[in-house]
Amino acid sequence: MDKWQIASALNEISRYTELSDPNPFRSRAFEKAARALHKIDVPIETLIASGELTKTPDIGKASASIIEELARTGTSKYLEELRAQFPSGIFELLRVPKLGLRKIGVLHSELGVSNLADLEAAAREGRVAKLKGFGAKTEELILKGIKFARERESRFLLPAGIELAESIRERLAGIDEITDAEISGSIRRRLEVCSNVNIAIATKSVDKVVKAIERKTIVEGLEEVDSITYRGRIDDVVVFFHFAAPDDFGLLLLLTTGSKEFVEAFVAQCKVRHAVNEEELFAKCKIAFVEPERRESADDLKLKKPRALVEAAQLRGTFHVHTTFSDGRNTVAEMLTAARDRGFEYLGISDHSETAAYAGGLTDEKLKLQKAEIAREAKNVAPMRVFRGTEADILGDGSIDYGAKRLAQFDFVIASVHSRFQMPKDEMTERILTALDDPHVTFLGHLTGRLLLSRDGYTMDFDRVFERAGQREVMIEINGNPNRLDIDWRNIKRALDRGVRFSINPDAHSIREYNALITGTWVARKGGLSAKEIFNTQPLEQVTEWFESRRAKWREK
DNA sequence: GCCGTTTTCGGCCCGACTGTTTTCAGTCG
Repeated sequence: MDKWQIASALNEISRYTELSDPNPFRSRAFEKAARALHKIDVPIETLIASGELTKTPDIGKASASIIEELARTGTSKYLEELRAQFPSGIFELLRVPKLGLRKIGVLHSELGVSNLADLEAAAREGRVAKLKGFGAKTEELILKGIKFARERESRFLLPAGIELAESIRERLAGIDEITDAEISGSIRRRLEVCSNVNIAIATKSVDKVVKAIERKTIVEGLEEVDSITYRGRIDDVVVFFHFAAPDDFGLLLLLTTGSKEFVEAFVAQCKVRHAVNEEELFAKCKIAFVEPERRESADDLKLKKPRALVEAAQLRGTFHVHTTFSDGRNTVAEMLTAARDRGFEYLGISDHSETAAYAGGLTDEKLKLQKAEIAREAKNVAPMRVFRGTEADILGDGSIDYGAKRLAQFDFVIASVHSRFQMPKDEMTERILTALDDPHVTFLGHLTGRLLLSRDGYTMDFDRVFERAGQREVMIEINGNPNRLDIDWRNIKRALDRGVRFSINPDAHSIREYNALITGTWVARKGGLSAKEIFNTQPLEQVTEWFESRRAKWREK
């Protein structure tokens, strides 16, 4: 096992411990040990061999022996015992809002609850309200939460959908009778949350292909919907296969890609049916090609010359990157090297600010260390330029964490809300407007704080916020984290019309999460943005100039 | 479970919110 796998095993132990141990610090200790592993930069075997594992901060005797066992045998007796003690689906209960591990532990030990169905039965029979620490309101909240979790059960985030659809397409590749197969539906439109998988297949023999899909058991329970559509399942996800003759594949792809509104407008406008691909179909219809991402409404159909949408390859750098100094999993050096290897001209590091203590927000002392480390490591990745910023909390009153004097040390500031999410709309609007008025602020981070499929964002008057961001020349981040995708693409045009510029940021907490730049770019494309409206498509020179002109502005004040 | 120039016990990062155990515990970020 490598250090990442060991760390994830320790995290699992931490979760089980939180379920079963009344002492909250024991579970946190395992979590800290896992995080400590992330930070070590010598090979784990070396550390074990030298017996210096326990010299690593936050790794004591107990964790060290578990780590050694995992590294040696790939398993841990203690973890296996814990796994045997609880039903496999216990952590699924976390999908119910307001249910944490502690409460789940009580529900399991007192009522034998091990899944959503058990919990629902117990709540309906009033058994939950009788438990110590629970009451009638909590029981009601749980029933509501179960409904919330169920509604989202068969829905999934875009990256998971793409992965599943690609794997199906790969397995179809071996079927001779298929001349072409493409992912269509909402996944092709890059919608942030999907509820099914659609594959368009060109073939002269539907029967033979269907038999082959059955034989290869690509999906479960394959059944006919109509003569050109079949449906099956992979786990909870419904998979549709759509068939057409190769000569009609263009139309099939268009029809099954959707959206409904776009398709209806298209077929009303164009009667052509035969086309081997979409390009040919659009050409025959004399309609300018509309990128799949832009097919949510009929508007783009009318454009004579659609805008060139931004592409991920046009990004020359990015901002909003965390390191192990706050809650990131990779060190400054690792984050910088990975960015350089992506061919970036510049990178902006932004760890959390002091108030975000839960995320390891940086105190003055840690800021000093971070500054020195960034300066040291930046030399190794030259000529890539490293900017040092912060993701500073927007406090309850709209002021920015650290305050003017300390904010002055940064090249840029991403201002984000991380607390008091349920503020009334008017108050939240004023809070964010106040934040935008602070001249140190360069970017507004994750606009609504939403977590797709698990938490709605906080509310605000978007138009007033966009108006102010435009006036103050504060850029709105397109947070590309697939769980966030925030700002919502549906609001991009409103912001753009008020003079807002955008930056596609990954909110990366690890090297891997630089991939969020791809999902972020899809959001920008769905919002209809081209490269010129995206700050980080600009060359280093212009980016540097912009930061300096901003600094000059607040120095005047 | 981890830690320690208060070193083998007692504290651990914290603030807001909510419901409930009416003085605090669980959850969230």
